[in-house]
Amino acid sequence: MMENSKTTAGFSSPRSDNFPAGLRVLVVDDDPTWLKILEKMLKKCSYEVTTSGLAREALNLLRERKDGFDIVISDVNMPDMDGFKLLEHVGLEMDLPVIMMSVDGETSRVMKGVQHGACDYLLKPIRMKELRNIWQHVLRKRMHEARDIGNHEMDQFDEVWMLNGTELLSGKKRKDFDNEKETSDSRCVDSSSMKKARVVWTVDLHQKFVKAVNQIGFDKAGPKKILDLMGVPWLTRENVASHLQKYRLYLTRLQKENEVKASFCGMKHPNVSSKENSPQNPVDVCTDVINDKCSGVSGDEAIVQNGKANIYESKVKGVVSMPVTEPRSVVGDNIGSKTSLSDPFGLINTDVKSLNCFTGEAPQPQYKQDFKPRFPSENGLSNQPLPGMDCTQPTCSLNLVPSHEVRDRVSSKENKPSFFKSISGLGKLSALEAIQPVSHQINFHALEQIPTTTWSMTSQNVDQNLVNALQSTPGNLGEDASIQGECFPAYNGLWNIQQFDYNDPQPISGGPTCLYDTLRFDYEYPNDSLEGVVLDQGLFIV
DNA sequence: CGCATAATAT
DNA sequence: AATATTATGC
Repeated sequence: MMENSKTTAGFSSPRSDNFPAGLRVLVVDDDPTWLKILEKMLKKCSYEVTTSGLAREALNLLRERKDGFDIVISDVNMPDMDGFKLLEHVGLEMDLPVIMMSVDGETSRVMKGVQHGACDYLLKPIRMKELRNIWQHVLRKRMHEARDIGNHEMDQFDEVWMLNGTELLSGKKRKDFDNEKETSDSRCVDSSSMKKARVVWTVDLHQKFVKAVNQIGFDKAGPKKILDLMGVPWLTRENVASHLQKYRLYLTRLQKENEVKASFCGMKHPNVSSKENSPQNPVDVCTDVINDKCSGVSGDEAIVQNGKANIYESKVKGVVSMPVTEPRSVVGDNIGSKTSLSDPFGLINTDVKSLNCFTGEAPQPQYKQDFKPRFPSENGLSNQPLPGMDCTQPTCSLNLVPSHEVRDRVSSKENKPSFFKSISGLGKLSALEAIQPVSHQINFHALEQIPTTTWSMTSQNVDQNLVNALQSTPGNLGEDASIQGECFPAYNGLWNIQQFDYNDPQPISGGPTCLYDTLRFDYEYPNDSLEGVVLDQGLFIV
């Protein structure tokens, strides 16, 4: 296994850039035709190919060049030595990943192969598709070895692991590889066993992407340049292109929404951006808008204009980002289960991390629910839909006004070291079915470290839970104070609530950095206009 | 490169 | 079954 890590370096070393390229494959098949074909195909994948028509010969090769191959592909039916035998030897002696192939997919046979440790079973005719991904077996295998040794180098593989989410990641399947014996399922039967390796755009990955884009400049950024800048070896230009497409779309939508929203925020020129003539960078626009987020702030100009200027001039810190895929399922259901003082902002916790990318996001259009969130009340849910929430629109946004008492209470509070409190809640609302279980998470961000609460529930008690959470929050403003902020359905039917203390507009400054670099925004509320803002904005509907 | 749309995933 | 995310072909 020591050797193996070296091997890894072997094929990826010069420029780890083109990782799978140079993968050293040994192909064993007694049929010379197939041998040729496979060789050709594999080479097309820019693998380094060695062929052998005899199992014994292959085995010798393997023994001689102990560290000379990364993976073996072998036919099952061979005159001199059964493919399974070969498989066995390899497994015993060098522990390389072996892919079996044959013309028939007879289950028992496939099973046998797999039971004997084959990492895959391909049916002839074999197509490029299937070969292109074989490198994953190599990585996978090494990953496990690395992990077993506690090897931290393994980190470098993490991202690769994210490939092909389902197939590679699902716990069950993964287990199959841990004990390569026990497997038997259909995954391997299907000739194209390793389905397409779909790239999963994790938060990290996306951040790299965004960084690259920004570095290049939004309008100058094309897939190739981005790819280069990102420096992620296994990513292809197409991957980036696709993501870029989505990204642009996203920004565009966002931009549109914000224009609309802006017009509701007392923005003066609802139509400003429609008469665009100057080329506009959606990032800028959105960032502006978002940062101002209907805070009603002076920044009218800042909001809707074409000025890239203002974005850079304003102290705006927000960066628009796009929702990316959650690595895994969401949130557990024990209150406080995700709480961590050492990680109050959920930077570490995967779940939270993935949620974070939503937090910053604006609503998504696909939304078409007739779902009506309920307004929380003392005794639970009221029957009133959340005021201001118009869910018939693709996007909706809601601003709730705190009760007068609360407002007064708050504003009279002298203990100014008033904190900035931002609460963002995310819940998955299967909108058509308000009864479905949803997960809901609330993150509390404050100057003081306030933990994160997570639970899962049905949409029926979402609001009650929210209320509870708020009430039990250190520094909460009281029962009915929970409601200042915005609530809108966000990407993926998630919804999102943001609350802040209007006492202190000045959010986290340098402090324990609240959220996630690229995903977060800082809201700025001019102190004096606050009251007005709160009042004016209350209950606006988008 | 970028769009439209096919293929997959959840 | 419907929707979201990626891959692909032009």
